[in-house]
Amino acid sequence: MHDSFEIGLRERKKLNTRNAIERAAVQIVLEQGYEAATAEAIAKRADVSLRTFFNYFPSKDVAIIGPDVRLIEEQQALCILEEDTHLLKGICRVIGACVAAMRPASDILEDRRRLLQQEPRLLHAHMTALMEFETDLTKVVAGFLETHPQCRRLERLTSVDGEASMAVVMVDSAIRYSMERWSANGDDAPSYSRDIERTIDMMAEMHRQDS
Amino acid sequence: MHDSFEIGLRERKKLNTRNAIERAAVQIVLEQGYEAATAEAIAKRADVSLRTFFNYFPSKDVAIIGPDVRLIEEQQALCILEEDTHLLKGICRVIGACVAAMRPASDILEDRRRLLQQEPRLLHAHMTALMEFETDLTKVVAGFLETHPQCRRLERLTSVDGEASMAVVMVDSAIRYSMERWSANGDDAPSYSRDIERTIDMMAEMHRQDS
DNA sequence: ACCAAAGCTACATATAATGCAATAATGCAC
DNA sequence: GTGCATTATTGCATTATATGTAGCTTTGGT
Repeated sequence: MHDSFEIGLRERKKLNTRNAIERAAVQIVLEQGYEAATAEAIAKRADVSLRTFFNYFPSKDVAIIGPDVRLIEEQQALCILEEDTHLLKGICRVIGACVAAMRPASDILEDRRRLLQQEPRLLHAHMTALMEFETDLTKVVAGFLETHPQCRRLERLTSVDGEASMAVVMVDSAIRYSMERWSANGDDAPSYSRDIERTIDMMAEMHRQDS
Repeated sequence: MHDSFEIGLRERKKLNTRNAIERAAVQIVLEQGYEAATAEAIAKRADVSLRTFFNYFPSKDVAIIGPDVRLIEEQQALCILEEDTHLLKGICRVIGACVAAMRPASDILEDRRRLLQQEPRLLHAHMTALMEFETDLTKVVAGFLETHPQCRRLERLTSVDGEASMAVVMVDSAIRYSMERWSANGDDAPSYSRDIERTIDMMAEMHRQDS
């Protein structure tokens, strides 16, 4: 029996292939623009068949920009939510933890950030790719609210699911706004979750001031 | 010279064709599901060539679900914003006015609502189709804030553009949430803008309660 | 070394989307 | 209403995305 840390040759190769494809996709867009990045070109550069390309990614855009972010252990997410009395910011921190837990191919991460500035039309694909993640996140938040009724904010207005869904949508809009600002301003993204929390504060401020 | 109400035969035919295509698209999805709704099938049912189909719509999904909502006269939008001290709700009302100003093909509107319940994957295409509209709306809001500094909420936190963009994103998230609830609950959508305003209130409540 | 499971590839196919050139319908001046 | 300019529609060709299938290769375990 092996350590759970050790993964077999097969898994390692798969990971390599995946990274190679993502790297190829990102590089081609950066070097030659979005138009040049056909599925065939990406597959060729990554040295796989076109069919293998689509075995790894459900669509071309996902390979180019889809963030490979998965929800962390539910237990861990619940801990983060518990230690924060601010539900929305707790969700921000969970997302921050998920981003931090992404597999290490950080060079791709950095390239993707530049990509979003260079080709804003990819913003949309990026958000789309986050939708499955959002669904899972909403479930966890709903579970959290179920067992922590004192953390609910709208008991009398909607169901647990509704409240969880609303909280996630709100954080999501903060993310969208932040990302749009990043690409608009050409800012270096300092801290994903920090920035989003700031946006949340601004949104709260806007609600508060709005009579 | 003609009344501006009268439009020539050519324009009328174009409108008919457009409606026929949308109707065909929606009907096929409702009757046979999304899979069956190929571009070819839609074109055939609408009695146009495949090429004409793509002359009218930039993509299949837009024909199926794309709301044909355009920004109303800027002047009118500004009036609505002025008569409401609540910026976010003002924006909701502008959107309501835009929806109300859509061309009359109301049977398609109603079918589209059922479509979103039956095929939630179209929600995404629907939101996408709203993006251009959002861009225009943001510009109008930015112009409004420029000339009405007393209506700003975040003067010291961000630029006019940033504030306008944030306000629109916030309303947009309320729309998204409302639509998701509609399809989740199978509710009849009572009033587009009323419902969204209620969601805005709930979001404000969540911010407020969130310590 | 062998076998079973999983991955990769080539090939065929369906659909989406666009460019182009020929044709048809419309609007308009007369 | 005749003729001409404009615009819409169409058929055809072409490129790209995406998926199913069947055969071959690699890997993991014994």
